[in-house]
Amino acid sequence: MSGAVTIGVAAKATGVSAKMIRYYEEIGLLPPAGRTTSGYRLYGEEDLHALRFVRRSRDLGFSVEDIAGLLALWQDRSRASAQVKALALHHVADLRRRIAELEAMARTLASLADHCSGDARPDCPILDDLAAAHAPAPRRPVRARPPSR
Amino acid sequence: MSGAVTIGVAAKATGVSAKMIRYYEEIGLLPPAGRTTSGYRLYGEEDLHALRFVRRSRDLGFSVEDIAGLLALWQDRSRASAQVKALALHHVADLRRRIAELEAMARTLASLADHCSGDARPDCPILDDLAAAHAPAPRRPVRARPPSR
DNA sequence: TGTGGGGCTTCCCATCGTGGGAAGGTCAAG
DNA sequence: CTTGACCTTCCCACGATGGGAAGCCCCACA
Repeated sequence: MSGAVTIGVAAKATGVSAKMIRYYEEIGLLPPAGRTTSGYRLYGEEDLHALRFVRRSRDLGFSVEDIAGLLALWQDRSRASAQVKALALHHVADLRRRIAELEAMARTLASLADHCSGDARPDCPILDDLAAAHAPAPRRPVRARPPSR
Repeated sequence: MSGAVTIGVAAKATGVSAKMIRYYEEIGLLPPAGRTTSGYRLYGEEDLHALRFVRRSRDLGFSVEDIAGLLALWQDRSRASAQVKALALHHVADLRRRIAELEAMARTLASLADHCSGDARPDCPILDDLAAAHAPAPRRPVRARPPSR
């Protein structure tokens, strides 16, 4: 019964920033929120629930596009669970692929570091390796670091 | 003694796209290339070497910012290998942190999927979990997918 | 010598998810 | 009524990359 809340309260309650809530609405991931007469957005329990759903999905690494699909499935009470499972497993495979890539990098770099004396002398197999002529091949770029915070 | 080459040739020789070569120059990662009288950029052996260095570093997941540091160390013949090693190990730790995050996501999602019948029935623990009220906590955002290609 | 096609230049735009901040309206407590 | 916290929209930025347009330049071939 507690009426609807404004965007700041919704943000605190769901862990989705006000900025992102507006963004999700703008791109159509969420339906336009209700408004007060003066234009403030209002969120009811159901809206908060959807926001938490989105947030949790992001935490599990789903893209916004994926989440649109998940939300649709969530709201379709007659969909087969197979659909959801397929989406989830596809995402797991995606995660595992990225993990394997990062692991390959980490292994290579760790073994290079292992062969580096790490003292005051200038010789360093790490730089030597970087400087060596490696076969240029079409690159699938790898995000160096996910933008922090 | 084969003279310097144009950007397209350099791109093919190093695996760094012409677009990116210009970008690296623009942001100051690489010094401005020489030019023909008509304005074409020219790259000599040393430049190609540096480009390969950058490329290899990107392949190992270093950010452009990191690479600036690596390049500086590479060109400083008197630096201590300890400096390089520290940078490398820091990056390895970074990679391992990201791997752990992705693994946590993959594990959670895989176990949810494991409990989902994946048939024509609508009940699905995956959606149930997503929809459950999870404690909202400040999020360190996680890139859903590294941009492909 | 002329022409065509491919390479080069710069400049702008898009991506994806997020935050920062300005300029201005609104609301409630003092 | 004032103050300060909130809300609104709008624009800009990030990082690394690709796409594409408009306009030169250069070489090979007829």
